Amino acid sequence: MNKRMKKRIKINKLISLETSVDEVVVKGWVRTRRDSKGFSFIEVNDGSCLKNIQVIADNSLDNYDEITRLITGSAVAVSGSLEESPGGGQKWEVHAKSIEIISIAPETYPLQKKRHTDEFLRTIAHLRPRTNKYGAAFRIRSELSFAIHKFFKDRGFSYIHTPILTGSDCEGAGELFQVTTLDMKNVPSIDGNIDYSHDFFGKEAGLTVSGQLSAEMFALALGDVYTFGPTFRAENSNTSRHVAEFWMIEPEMAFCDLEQDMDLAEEMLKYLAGVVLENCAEDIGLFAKFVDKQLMNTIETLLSSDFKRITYEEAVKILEKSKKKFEYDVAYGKDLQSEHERYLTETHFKKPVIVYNYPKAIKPFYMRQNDDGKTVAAMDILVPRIGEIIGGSQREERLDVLEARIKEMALPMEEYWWYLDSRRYGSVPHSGFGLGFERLLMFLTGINNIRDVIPFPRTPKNIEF
RNA sequence: UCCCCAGUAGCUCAGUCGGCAGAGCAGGUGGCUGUUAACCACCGUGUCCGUGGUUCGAGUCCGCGCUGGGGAGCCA
Repeated sequence: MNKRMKKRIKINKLISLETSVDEVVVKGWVRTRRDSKGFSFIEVNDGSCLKNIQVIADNSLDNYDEITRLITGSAVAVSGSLEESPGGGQKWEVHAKSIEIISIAPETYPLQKKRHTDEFLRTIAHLRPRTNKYGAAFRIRSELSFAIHKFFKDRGFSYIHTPILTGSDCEGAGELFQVTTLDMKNVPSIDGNIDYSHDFFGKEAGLTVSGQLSAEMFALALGDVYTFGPTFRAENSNTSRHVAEFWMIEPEMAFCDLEQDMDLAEEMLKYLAGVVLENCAEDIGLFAKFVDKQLMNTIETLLSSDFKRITYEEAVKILEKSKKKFEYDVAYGKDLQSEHERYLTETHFKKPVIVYNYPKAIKPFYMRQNDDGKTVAAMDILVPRIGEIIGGSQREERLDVLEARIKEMALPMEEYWWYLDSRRYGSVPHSGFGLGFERLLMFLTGINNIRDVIPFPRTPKNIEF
């Protein structure tokens, strides 16, 4: 019969206690150890918070020899009393009555107590959550995920699980990863083309690039819905803002126009920023201190200012009048470049900017055409440092206009039969947007590479871990 | 995919004009100390990314490739 494992108290609870405690059990990993005359200071972290607990190991402990061999990365279970610390730097410390060494990390443990570069840590992505910075980032990621669900729940939205496997390329938001069970060494063919009738689904299949079209069907049934799940893009993008697998939040609202869409997006960003400041103060503090000195300022600005809303046409005029030399020229009808977007939000307005009513030629088929005949009810939210963080639109609810648009863009009409059905039966004005979860995390932490806010990033030529 | 930059010890980096491969940190040993990026002394560490070339001689110069980073495009 196994002995019952001792129940531990997590360090975040422990350090917030008001009074000393005779008996506590702390389990975690050694961050560093400092020897003193007759005893040793051990810094233990268990991932529940940024702070370590300082453990005092007296040389009267029967395994003290072994304790002095504990190096960074080793795992321990400490039983002892919680006492006020006479030293500066921490309120509490644990005076160990016994220390069980669960495992000793050899000196090959790659993490040191000094600072490592993000590039190096990316090569040991399986160990990097054990560092202060990444531990903080992933605690914030978790908190933010929860807050997103709460935001929508509080507002009466239903959470929809849209499919990850998709049957056709009609989503049009990017290159699809193909999914197949065909034997790649012996692909069946017909008239020189691959015969997908032998494939698992009997036709070409891929991983979703967006849950939007599915979410629209549910918005037209349940009213206000959202999705929050993984999204896949097989683009050969090599930037600090793109990964092949990322998480996206896509609300979709019935009886909602573009203005209300923008209202919700703005409210949501402010809510999430508030949650992070409130619930992750200590972890955010690390980023404000070591990663981005402007972080608090940026978040405060987001919280306190009304987002500047301008039309695409106004944006182009501002950029033309700016006299700034851009690498790419600004012209009506051309999409805004990263440098243009950043100029608007970072230099001109110095706060989040919503650009809306884009020329229809540069936007997808499903966006609602405006009465001017040349623009669509689209909106992008631009924030400092990141650029585009949200893209959304009012959807085209008029069947004839939508069909004409599909024809105009030479898309396969028959693939959209079910999508068009929603406009055939009880169609109503509706709107939605997509928020890139990782980009939100970058914005709220100051982390400047998207590969560092997702546990195991997938990018071209990189699927390790 | 395009443009630019980089690759030297476990990590971070220096390496002059082409002439014997270096430091700090981490690790080990000893000392000191209610310490806290602890401190002091000593010790070990190399496919200089790979490959081909120029040269008496290449970490250093040239070509090609690989990997990483920054920027651009695609977008979230």
